[in-house]
Amino acid sequence: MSVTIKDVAQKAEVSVATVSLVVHNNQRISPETKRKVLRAIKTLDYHPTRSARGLVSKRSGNIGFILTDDHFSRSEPFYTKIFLGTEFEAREEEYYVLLTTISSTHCAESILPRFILEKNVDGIILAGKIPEPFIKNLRKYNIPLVFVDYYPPRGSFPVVLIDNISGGFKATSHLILCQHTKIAFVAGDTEHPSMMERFQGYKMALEKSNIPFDSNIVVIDEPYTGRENGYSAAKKLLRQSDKSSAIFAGNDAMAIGVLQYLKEQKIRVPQDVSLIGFDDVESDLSIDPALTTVRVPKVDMGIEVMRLMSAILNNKLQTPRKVLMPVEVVIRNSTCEKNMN
Amino acid sequence: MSVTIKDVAQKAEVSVATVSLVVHNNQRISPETKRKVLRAIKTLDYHPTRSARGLVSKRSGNIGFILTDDHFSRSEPFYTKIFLGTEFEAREEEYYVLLTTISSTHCAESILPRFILEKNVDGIILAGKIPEPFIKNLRKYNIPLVFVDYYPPRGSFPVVLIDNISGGFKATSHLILCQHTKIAFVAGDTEHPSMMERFQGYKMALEKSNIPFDSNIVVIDEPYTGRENGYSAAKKLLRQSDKSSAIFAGNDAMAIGVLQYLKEQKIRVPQDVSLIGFDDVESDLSIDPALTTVRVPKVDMGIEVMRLMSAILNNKLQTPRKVLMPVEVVIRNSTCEKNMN
DNA sequence: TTATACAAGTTAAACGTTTAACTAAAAGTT
DNA sequence: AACTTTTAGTTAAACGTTTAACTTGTATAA
Repeated sequence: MSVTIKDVAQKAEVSVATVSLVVHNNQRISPETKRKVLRAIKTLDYHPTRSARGLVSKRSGNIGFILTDDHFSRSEPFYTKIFLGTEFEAREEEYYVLLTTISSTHCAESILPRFILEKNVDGIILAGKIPEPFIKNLRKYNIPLVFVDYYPPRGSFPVVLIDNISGGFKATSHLILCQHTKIAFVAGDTEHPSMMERFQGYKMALEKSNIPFDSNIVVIDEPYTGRENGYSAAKKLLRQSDKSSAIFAGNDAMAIGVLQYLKEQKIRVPQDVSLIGFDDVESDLSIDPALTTVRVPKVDMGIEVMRLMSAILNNKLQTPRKVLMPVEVVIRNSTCEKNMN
Repeated sequence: MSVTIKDVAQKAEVSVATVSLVVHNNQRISPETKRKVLRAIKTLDYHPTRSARGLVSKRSGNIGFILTDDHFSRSEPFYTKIFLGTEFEAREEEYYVLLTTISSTHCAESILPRFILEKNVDGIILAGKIPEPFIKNLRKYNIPLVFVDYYPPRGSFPVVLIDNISGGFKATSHLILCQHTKIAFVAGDTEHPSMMERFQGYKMALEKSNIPFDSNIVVIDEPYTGRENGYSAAKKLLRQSDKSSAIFAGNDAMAIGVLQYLKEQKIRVPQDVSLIGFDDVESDLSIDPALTTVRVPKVDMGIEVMRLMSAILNNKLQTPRKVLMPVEVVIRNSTCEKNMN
């Protein structure tokens, strides 16, 4: 019932091999024959079947996209946006993306995603923090791996990262430009490279402006980086006798938590305290006041990582490459309006 | 290098057919042989290859998930959440989901998604409003179709829908319980069944409480259902001499637009005007005041539609079934606190 | 002229499964 | 005892491609 390469061969009066060669437009076929075959393909509406193709060519045409379950079920659509970018670019490059999650507590004995075992992906994109044992398990399958928004401590892989240091620097510099000198930093999960890089950028900006670093107005001992943690970090911060006039939160989720606590304490933003976040997760939401933040090009990151992947699959890439995505401060209403150029 | 069914057969000293039968745990194999084969499978860490399997069984193990590009790129993660639900349930049922978009202006001549042509999906889930020509084109391929959050005007398909009428009724009833009698309704895209059903529920609630329907406080001529449209609808509404004390917006996006306009006009919510939305898109966002709305179980819808699909693929479903997802009013701060039971 | 290279295809094996049809032995039936 | 049926497997074809190796004919070189 379904039209196969044989039907095309018959109709075009050539061998199936010829049809296949035409489909892959191999040089060996004369323009004339090519035209004949192409016509047959068109009239019969022939399309090569994925499974058959995959079986012999050992390429599934699929890319795996893996993140941990806690990232997956986060309310902020951070990784979702990256995924959408990847999905979008994959379409351009004629791939499909198979999404799956792994446990954030994945251990050496855990089973791997089915698509790996079934050889149903040509490469794997790993988004966000991935457990080390999982990466170790994966390497046995020697299937190309590309990371996005996380770089594993061991091993050398192509990767797309946020320029967190620069982002932290810019965020802090913006606050400094707003005449602040008592600038608090709030974050969580000190294990996470991103947070620590933002912290580093923060310190660099202070140093550049000769503002002494003050560990009293730094709260980085929150276990995670959610709203609740922002809330409780703000609580800790305000307990200090050493008051700050501006707060740089490691991400928007925490900034929102901070904001909530400030509101409860009748502390006005930005009149009493300025607040800046990071990620621009909620760019299209009505937070009041609209949150100044550092925009991270999430969709573009997804696109970029897929490009890296396809470059690798087509051997266009020799050395593992790192792509640093540029970020910029988006000034809204939770800080003053000054900006660097 | 990769371990195949042959290796297993050799190791277990049986034919490949036997291995295959064991894998599908066919009755014909004695417990003894079965154990032997299973052991070989385990020690070799054998997993059947998707492509090979798909080629002969004509089942790819994939499900297509289609929505229109404008739904895909919406900032509200409505369909994204449905997709995540589907993805989640698919994993349970050992399927993978291939996501793709089609143009909302898809016409008879447009090309179909590649996964259909390449026979790479066993069934297709269609989310949201889908152009009629596309559905028509699809039917030729007689591949199972299931809809979610949209029911095509022609044809009869399994579908998962929001109980919009009940939702509209509940939302309006809530406002009535808050002592409102001048209740405005604001929506857009009168073509869209969901909006019209919510409108219908609105009218039913009014009628039940003997509140006369007043077309002066109904704005449904907005072309689309985004924030901008909510904003401009509110503008139109307030121009009326006939003031309303409560507004029911057809969805949250529009409600947010309405809210923005009200804020600009220094009209306080809920003191001056009560406002209720629909969808609960931004349940975890800090809208100020927090928006009372009708919660739609988006993730559950995704799960449900995938269940329907797998029931169909396994012939567990005879007649096309409609699933109506129940909704409930979530009272927050943009209305009073009264509720029905 | 003969050998050599190249161009344009074809042949046939291979990819890793599933499954209908077959077989041989054991168990039941009459 | 001579059958039929059942059980527990095996054989081999088929699925729809790709691709290495081969063939045939023509152009080029010596």
